[in-house]
Amino acid sequence: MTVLADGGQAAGRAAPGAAGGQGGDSAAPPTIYDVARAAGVSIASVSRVLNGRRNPRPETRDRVQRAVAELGFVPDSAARALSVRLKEVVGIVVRRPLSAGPPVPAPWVPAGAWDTAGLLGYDAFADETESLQFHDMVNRGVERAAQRRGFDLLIRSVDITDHDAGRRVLALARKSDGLILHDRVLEPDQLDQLSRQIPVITLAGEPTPTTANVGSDNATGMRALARHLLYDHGYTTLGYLGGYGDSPDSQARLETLAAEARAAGAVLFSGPQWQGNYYAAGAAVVTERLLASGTPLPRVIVCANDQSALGVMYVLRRSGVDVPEQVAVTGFDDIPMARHLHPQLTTVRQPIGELGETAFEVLYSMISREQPAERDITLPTRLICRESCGCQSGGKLAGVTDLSSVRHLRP
Amino acid sequence: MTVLADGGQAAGRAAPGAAGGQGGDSAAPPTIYDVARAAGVSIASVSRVLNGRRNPRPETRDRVQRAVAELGFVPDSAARALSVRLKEVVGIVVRRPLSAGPPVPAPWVPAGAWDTAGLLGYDAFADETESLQFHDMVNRGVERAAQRRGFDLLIRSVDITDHDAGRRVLALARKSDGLILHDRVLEPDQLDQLSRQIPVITLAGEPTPTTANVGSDNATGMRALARHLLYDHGYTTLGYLGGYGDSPDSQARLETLAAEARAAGAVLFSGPQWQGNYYAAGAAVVTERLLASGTPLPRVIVCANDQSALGVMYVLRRSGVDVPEQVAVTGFDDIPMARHLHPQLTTVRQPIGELGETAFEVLYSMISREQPAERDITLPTRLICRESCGCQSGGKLAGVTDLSSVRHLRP
DNA sequence: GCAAGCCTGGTAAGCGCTTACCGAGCTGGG
DNA sequence: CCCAGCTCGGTAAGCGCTTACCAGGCTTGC
Repeated sequence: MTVLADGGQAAGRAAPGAAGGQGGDSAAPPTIYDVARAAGVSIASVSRVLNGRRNPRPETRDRVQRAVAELGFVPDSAARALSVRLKEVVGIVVRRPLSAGPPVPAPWVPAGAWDTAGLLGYDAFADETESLQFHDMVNRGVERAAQRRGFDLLIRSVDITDHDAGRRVLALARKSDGLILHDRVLEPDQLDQLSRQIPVITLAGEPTPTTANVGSDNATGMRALARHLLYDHGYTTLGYLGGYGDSPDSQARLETLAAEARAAGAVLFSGPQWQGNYYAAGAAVVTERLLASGTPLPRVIVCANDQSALGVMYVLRRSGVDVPEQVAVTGFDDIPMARHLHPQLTTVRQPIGELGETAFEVLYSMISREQPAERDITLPTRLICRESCGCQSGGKLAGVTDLSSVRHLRP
Repeated sequence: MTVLADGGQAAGRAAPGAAGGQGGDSAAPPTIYDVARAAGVSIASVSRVLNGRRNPRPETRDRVQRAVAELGFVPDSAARALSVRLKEVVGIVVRRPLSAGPPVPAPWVPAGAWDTAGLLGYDAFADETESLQFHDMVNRGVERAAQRRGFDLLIRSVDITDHDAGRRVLALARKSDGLILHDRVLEPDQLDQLSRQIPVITLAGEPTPTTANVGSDNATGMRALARHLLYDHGYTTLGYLGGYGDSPDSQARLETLAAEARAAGAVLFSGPQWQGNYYAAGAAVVTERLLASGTPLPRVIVCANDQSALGVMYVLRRSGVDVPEQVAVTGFDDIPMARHLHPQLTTVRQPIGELGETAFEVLYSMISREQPAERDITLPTRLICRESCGCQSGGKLAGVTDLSSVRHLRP
């Protein structure tokens, strides 16, 4: 191996090109022409060997393979993509706050606004939007599955406030064979338009005639959690600290919780005052405001996800409120950090990585137009009882506990 | 807006192609020919308007822009890349354990081996390699910077044990305009070969004649930490729990620590017994073995990074060892989680996101052959004293504390 | 009022690859 | 022994875009 096509027989075709920049002798990567010349065959033969078409004669094959190894040739993806109409790339769009404003003490946001801008920059959680994310774990799952098919992940973030994400997403789409959209990055009409041009998987919400959705069973998980809190613990006042207001997952979780609370005759607080943004910092700010407002806290705060729970617990602890003795807190997702909190977080586990793997597999089947893919996949969730709900360390109360839900398919 | 080229004048050129698959009427995305036809101009004019070349007449421009908006046209990246020789994609390679084996109780690894296989799958940290990573934060920095230039990130992981990563990395290279390599993914000769064909930035180690390196000031940060432990706290026995054996960062940190320990006349343990893998799970296993072996623990365990510190603290706590009273523990990186541990982690802060942004900027300058880029950039680090070293909560001892290092450039 | 330019827009080549098509050389059956 | 039929490799078209080059219509200066 080694050796680039700069030495001997590399004449003929285009010279090294516009090379010669600073810092070493950068040579243009070898092309299929270089290989063909080195092997003494035509480019068609090289291509055939590389793609295993119509097996060429063993001798030809050998010559080509030797030349390929010699030159370290790998086909240029752009050229190949243009020709076969397949880029072997899937785009992933994550929605996150990009503009981390200056640390905000406790800005007052007009009630009722969806505005989550004030929820950034809580000092103790600076940089948090940068790390330990649910998104990252899902993406890792996608990557694992993609790897098996030779695909790579093209990742792009759009700001949560970016309501014209359409343009940015479309640009990504043109660099990919298919798209996976986290949460809710597009308005329905944009989604519809996009999905007519390229396969699209959403990770929250409902499938549309042209998209598929992969999600987890919010209802079953939340129901188990709610019943545990309502009946096993007997809590009668609860608050739901939400994610983005327009997040389908957050909405679904709230709905189930509300139904259960109603059925049990318990009081549930939610709404603008309880509007978080899926981040610890956002939840921390919300909790501070709640505390400052003087309203009595509910007995348990059910958070839309684990990170929010982290923020809530942080502020409560700092304010001298004992968790779970005075106020219990629960999460959703079961990210790795959940079990390292004090008290350990009671939460609902989603198969995070599997969510990503499944999303890729469905997308792949759409891209390759294989079997008609299932368009609505729901992965099971289950309650993970730890300490923050008020249970004994590590133990589980009898009754509702390990409610695994079923894999639910809808054609 | 809206409307695809399926309605009226979309005849002429290639029909929707092989479309018509299951699930909705997928139409091929519009091409520049569709736009040209709709606007009644040639494709050259469309291209010129799109790329702002030789301003066309305002009226022509308008017609084209209207057609573009109408059709929702965005050029196909593969075709564009092939033509302009720029993909607007940077590849990022992360090295991580991909094959998470079954939970291992305490496998015995032959002393002296670099083998880190046994360091996965510590139950309490299952999935940890999937989340909260330093890598992710760096990547986010890269993404931020890339976004400004219209670039996207193509991400691929290679297994730490993959010693023939060359092939996989090269494939990624062909999909990108430049590469950013985390840690040490390639052998020097592979790196050399690769970097001759495409711009490469490493995030650990030394620059080579054909690559640039962006790193942070391990020496200054570790020196401050070491002196704090040695002189402010007066510890005389220390252990260094390393990252991957071949990791330049881990080695550099060890070197500085060793030099300081020697100068202070303290004892430093390190070596195979202390070989971790940058993950909490790995560090946990190492710590358990250490405990099991009966060797007395040093007064302080200095970890190669924060995640390792997390693993060490977890095991110590479970074994009834008080941190920091009996054994102090420190990290490196200052990931967001560090301040949420109990006790809060004393560590050395690296400007993680900035590392990524800088890496991209340097890479970009190489890609666009601008100004000769600096080839060796070292970002400052500083000691963050919290509790796990033995300091009072939140306080800082007098003396060595906030040693900011300088931005150090080497031509 | 006419020619020298300038500006504009079209035509076509080419980026590096895949593959349909074709022709040459072999094999083997009649 | 001859030709049908097959195998193998080369030639060339084309993927969707950018851009060099060119031609035609205007402007403009004398």
